[in-house]
Amino acid sequence: MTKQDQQNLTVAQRIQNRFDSLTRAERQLANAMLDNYPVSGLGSITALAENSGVSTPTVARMARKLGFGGFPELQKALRGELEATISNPISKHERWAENAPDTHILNQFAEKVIENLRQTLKQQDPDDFDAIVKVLADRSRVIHVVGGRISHSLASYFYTHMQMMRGDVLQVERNSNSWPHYVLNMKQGDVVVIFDVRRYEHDLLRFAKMIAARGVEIVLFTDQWGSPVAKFASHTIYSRIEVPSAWDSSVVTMFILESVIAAVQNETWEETNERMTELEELFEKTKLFKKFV
Amino acid sequence: MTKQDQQNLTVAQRIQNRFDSLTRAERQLANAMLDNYPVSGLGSITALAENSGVSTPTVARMARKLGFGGFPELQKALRGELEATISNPISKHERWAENAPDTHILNQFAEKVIENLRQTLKQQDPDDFDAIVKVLADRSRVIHVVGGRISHSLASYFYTHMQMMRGDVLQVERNSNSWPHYVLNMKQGDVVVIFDVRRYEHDLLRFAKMIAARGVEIVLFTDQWGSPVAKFASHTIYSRIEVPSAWDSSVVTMFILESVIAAVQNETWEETNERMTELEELFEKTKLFKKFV
DNA sequence: GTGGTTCTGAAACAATATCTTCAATGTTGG
DNA sequence: CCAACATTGAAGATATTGTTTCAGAACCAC
Repeated sequence: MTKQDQQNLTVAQRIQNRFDSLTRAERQLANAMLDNYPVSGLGSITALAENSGVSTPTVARMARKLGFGGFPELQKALRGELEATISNPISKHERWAENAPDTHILNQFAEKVIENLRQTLKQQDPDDFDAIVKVLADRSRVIHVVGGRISHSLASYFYTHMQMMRGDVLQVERNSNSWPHYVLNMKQGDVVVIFDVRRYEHDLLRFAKMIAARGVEIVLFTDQWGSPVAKFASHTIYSRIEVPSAWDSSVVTMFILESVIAAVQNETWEETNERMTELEELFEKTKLFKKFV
Repeated sequence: MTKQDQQNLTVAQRIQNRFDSLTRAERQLANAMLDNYPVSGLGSITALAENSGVSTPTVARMARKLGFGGFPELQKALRGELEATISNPISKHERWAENAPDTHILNQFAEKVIENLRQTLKQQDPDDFDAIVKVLADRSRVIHVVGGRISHSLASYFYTHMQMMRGDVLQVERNSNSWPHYVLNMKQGDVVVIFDVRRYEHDLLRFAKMIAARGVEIVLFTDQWGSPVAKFASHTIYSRIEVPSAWDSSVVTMFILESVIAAVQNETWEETNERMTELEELFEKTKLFKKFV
């Protein structure tokens, strides 16, 4: 891209183009600016810096880096953009990826996923949600997590997070041959979280039947058509999963999952907080992770 | 109209209400402001005065007359209005889970996730997206998938789907001790898909550096702050991941992931279709799955 | 580790923006 | 026409914003 071209870009575009070459503080600032664009950039440099959690020199430097003479010049550009936007009533049609045509898969996908989320939440009974959270937050119960062929990633995600919040969380192996062993360890009052979306797996059904007989509580995450496991489940969450693709989408299920995790975290904050602090220290010690943000 | 009511009006409304009581110079200023509202009022008082053909004291006086403490306060009000106008009506003031109160975590979470999706897509360059799809659809390249502590679930999800579409897809083990062995098998032109969100993992960075030297193409999925791996990546996708929780959200990353998968599927439909049919037959034979829908 | 490099924000400084004062000008009512 | 009052903007005073400098912190390559 030539210098000349650069002149005609919006501030947002310039930020995106150069995002890779921005430093840590600058990225923080860039994100804050894009977050509430363009209004966040219309106040004083001091206000912007404060809201972004960086110093004013950082703001001034980035303005230069983006090709402006200084912050006021950047602001002027923002106002110019705004003027153009506002006086142009065509900016009606909502497009998610603004630079891509409506037919681009990103936009089609976004459209459908949002609709899925909307439908799922409409159908979801919040009391049932809260009940699930309560069960999962109950430290007197052991939690077992199990998933199917596709959904094992979700199960594993859920397991990873639950484990950070509380003890007594176990992941059941994927290989169904070994399931009987796991069943042996489940006792009345335990919770088994099952993930099963279509093509529902026969083994999971048998497994559910087996453990239901032992008096465990089954929490089921399934799709809008409902896994047959629902028959044995105390609580079932149905997510919409259809998208323009040969496969189903796990985005909404992931959403519900994270909501549950966040809610459980709220319920059990003292213990969770403690565990996390401890965990941090352990990771720190093993130097597995590098502090970055 | 009481003083209290006056507080909630827009600047434009205040001007209109009091227009009669404005003096000649003030009316001139008022008209100029309404003319190009609200952009004209967002610059400096000097600029506004000049453009309106009045003096700066006139502007300052009118700001007071309209009930503001001074010109900066009026400006602040303008920015506030703008923010309310501009922010996407879809994500604002809509309750997602209709039966639950706004403050229910489901609604709060939905609000933030939608916003994250919107921001992510806005920042995403569709051409870059298409380029990634093209690379992943290229059957002459071997694909390796690797994830971090939290993101390995995503990596695994991605791997599972890619594997259904094409051969030569390999998942790199989580244990970083064994990575050198994997590196040995990577050759120029191969693609390595890396998942790394904050707390960025040091091992991954070293790994990326190592393989970049071998001439592989790195496709990176990271968060809005950007993993340091981006330095070595040919393509980077930045997702917004902040939610009201102690942990970050993977929903948007999952969304992008699925979009990529869907797009690759489009690109390679003949082969994918064939593989899937064959796969179905295999599963049928092992009776692992029960046909339901 | 270590030495060089880059990044960052506190503080000093410079440049503007905003407000206040006040004299000139206009306006009104007699 | 004139006095009393209202309006206006030039100019200076003040407050705030924006920029530069610089030393310490963080990072990186060895």
